[in-house]
Formats: sequence, C-alpha cells, structure tokens
Amino acid sequence: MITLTTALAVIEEVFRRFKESRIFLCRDVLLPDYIPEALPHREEQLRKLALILAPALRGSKPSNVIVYGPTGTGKTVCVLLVLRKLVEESRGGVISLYVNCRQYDTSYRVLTELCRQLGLHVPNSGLSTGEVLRRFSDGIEEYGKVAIVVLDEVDVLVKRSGDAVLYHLTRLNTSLSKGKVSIIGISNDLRFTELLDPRVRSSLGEETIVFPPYNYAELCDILRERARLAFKPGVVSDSVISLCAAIAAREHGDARKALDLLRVAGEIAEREGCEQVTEEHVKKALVQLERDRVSELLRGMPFHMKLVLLAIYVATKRYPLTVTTGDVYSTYCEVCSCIGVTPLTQRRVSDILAQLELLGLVEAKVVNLGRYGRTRRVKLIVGDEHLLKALEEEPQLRPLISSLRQSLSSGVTSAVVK
DNA sequence: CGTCCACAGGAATGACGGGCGG
DNA sequence: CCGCCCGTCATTCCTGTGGACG
Repeated sequence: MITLTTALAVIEEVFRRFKESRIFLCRDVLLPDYIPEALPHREEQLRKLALILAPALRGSKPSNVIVYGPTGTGKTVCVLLVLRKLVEESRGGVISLYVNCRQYDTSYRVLTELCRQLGLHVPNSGLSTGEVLRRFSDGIEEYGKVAIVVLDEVDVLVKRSGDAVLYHLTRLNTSLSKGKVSIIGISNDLRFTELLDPRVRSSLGEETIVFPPYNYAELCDILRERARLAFKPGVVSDSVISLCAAIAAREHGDARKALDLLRVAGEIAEREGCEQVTEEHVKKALVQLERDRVSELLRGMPFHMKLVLLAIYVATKRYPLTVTTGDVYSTYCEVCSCIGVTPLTQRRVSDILAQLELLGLVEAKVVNLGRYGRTRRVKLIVGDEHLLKALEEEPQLRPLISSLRQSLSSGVTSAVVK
C-alpha cells in the first residue's frame, strides 16, 4: 500500500521533472501536426502551389490539384501552410476546408465533415448522401466566395468508397452561381487516378505537384532545424541526428518518421533521467515506435482479421518459402476450429488479406503460377514478436499463442494445432 | 498450342446495429 | 414509436486470367 503522502510526492516529482525538463525546450515542435515557419527543400513545391491558388485572391476559382508523394514528404504541411497564408491574405474572401479521408473514409462522412466546417449542423446518419451534398452546395452558395477543399489521403477514400464524392464535388461549380469550389487531393499513391472515372481524373488533375522523398542530407537539415527549437542546447549530438536521418532515409525518406524517432528518443532519455540523447535511445525509440504502430493497428480490428493475421504467422512458419492465399485460408480454418469459431468464406478472407496489405502489415502480391493457378504471395512485414504481443491482447487467442510459443521454442514447427 | 489451375476480384444481396425526422 | 437510411460485415454467385504443363 502506498500512503497518500507518498503518492502525492510521486505525482509532484513527476510534475517537477516535467517542468524542469533537462532535455526539451519545446517538445511540440517534433509532433506530426506542428506547422513550421520554414520548410527546407520544398521551395519549389510551395511556389508552384501558391501560383496555382493565387487566382483565389481575385475571386476566381483556382485549378484543382493533385498533390502526390510518399508518406512524410511534407505534402500536408505544405498545403496547410500555403492555405493559411492565402486565407490570411484574402481577408475573408477565401476559406479552406480540410478533411482527412482516412479518418472520414466514406462519401457520407466526408460530406458531413465538410458541412460541419462550414458551420452547418448535419446529423451523423439518417440522411441520404444526396441530401448532405445538397446542404453543402447550399452552404457554399450562401457563402458566395471561393472555398478550397483539401482531401488528404484521398486515395484511401477512392479505394474504399469509389469516386462518387469526387465526381459530385468537381461538378458542384456548374450548379453554383456565386460560390466556387476548388479541390486539392493529397495522395500517397498516384496509381489511384487509374480508379477514377475519366471525367473526374481530368478535372481533378488539372494540376499536379510531386513531392519526392527526402534524401539523407535533406533529412539531416530538417532534423537539425527542429532539434534546435525542440531541445536544450547540447542535448542532441550530430551523430544522433545522423542516425535518425539515416533510418528514415532507409524508409523512403519519411520525415515524419525521422521526427518521431527524435521525439521518442528524447522522451526515453528524459524518462531515464539522462542529460543527453544517445544513439542507444534512438534504437530503443525505433523498437517502441514499431511496437506502438502494430498494437495501434490491431486495436479495434475485427476479430477475424486478427485470426487471419495469426494464420499468416503460422503459415509462414510452416511454409517459409511461399505462402499463398490457399495456405493462409486452410491455416485460418484450423485456427478457427482450434478456438471453436466458424470460419468465414474464402471470398471474405481474400478481402481481409487485401485490407491487411492496405494497412501495411502484410505484403500480398498477386502472382501467376501458371498451371498452379493465380494467387497472392503473402508475407508478413512486421516483426513476429510485435505481432504476437499485440495479438495476445485478445483474450481468446492467448492460450493458442502461448502454446504456439512453446512449440516454436522446442523446435516443432509443424504441429501447431490440437 | 490449348488447357486448366487457383485463385482474384466484381456484383448483388442481406443481416445487423444505430441515428434521425416526424 | 415507426420508417428510413446509414455503414459494416459477410455470403453467394460469378467471370476473368497468366503461364506451366501436357
């Protein structure tokens, strides 16, 4: 038992340490939603975007834009920065609406969110999508000026719910007399335009801005600049920055990842009571970030999707070379019978596999094996330990996983069930 | 050179829980 | 309360397909 006084002392100690951080000046600078004043190595993209959007200042409708590039290349932050300036400069002549399509991943949700940002009240359900679109359109017309709609991660929306919203949004202007709508679609994946109706494609892609991945040196620049603002002097050495940059450069030049690494490394250093962030801390941060990512993805995931993941894990132990959809499905059925659950159909599992690929937990390439059919070659792309740990959160799977661990450590890889 | 595997992945449909307007 | 519409998960039935095998 802890007495009340010592408990209070503990809390005070935590707060005191926090206030007198030896490590951070301002941790927020390293958070993903921080918008910096300067964006090194993105001058060209900023200029191009500003040029495209500038007509809004004279009240005409700017071209629609597709902003394209891998994760962590500064797409979102660039767009937000330019828009913030534009709205400021226009003195009320322009508004910007921002929707992340991963968060609002259906036509209906996107439209209601847009309405909400216009200040209209729209119920979360109960209305037809057409009705919500009409309300949005009325709202824009009433506003009577230029509205710039940012659809972040628009490829996710298109893959999940098709291009119907995009079609309607791009066509909105024909039915408006005073209001105007421009669309900025941000995407990780340029291939998504192939899924679009040709009319939507040409309308949305009037302009394209490409964001290439950052290279090692550019990442170093970015990190150095942020570290200067985030940390106390002398806390972060150049070698720590180089290490973060090198890891992120390896992973497709993802600046967000680099900043996350630096921040989490700093947090670990602080928790350990160190005065400096070391390369050890960065390595620990890498492990922690990966673990967090996996358990975050697994949390709230449908039960059978977890079963499929487990089946993939078991199947890769069994057939180390090539795991096909068929292998996964039969293993999955075994897993189901193990815990007394009726399995889903193969069709459904095929969809789940595709979703797992979209989530980045699994690589599932379609391959043709000639006589031996057409299938997916399935590969886990997360660490085994992270996966098992996260799966163990599910009480029903715990016994199965612990027996799996045992049989694995004793070298028996074939007998997993019964 | 045609066959035929082992699935991919589209379309239609339905069950279900939930929110809203009336 | 009802009737309507929503999103989600799942099933059923279906057509399509690249290339190794015979």
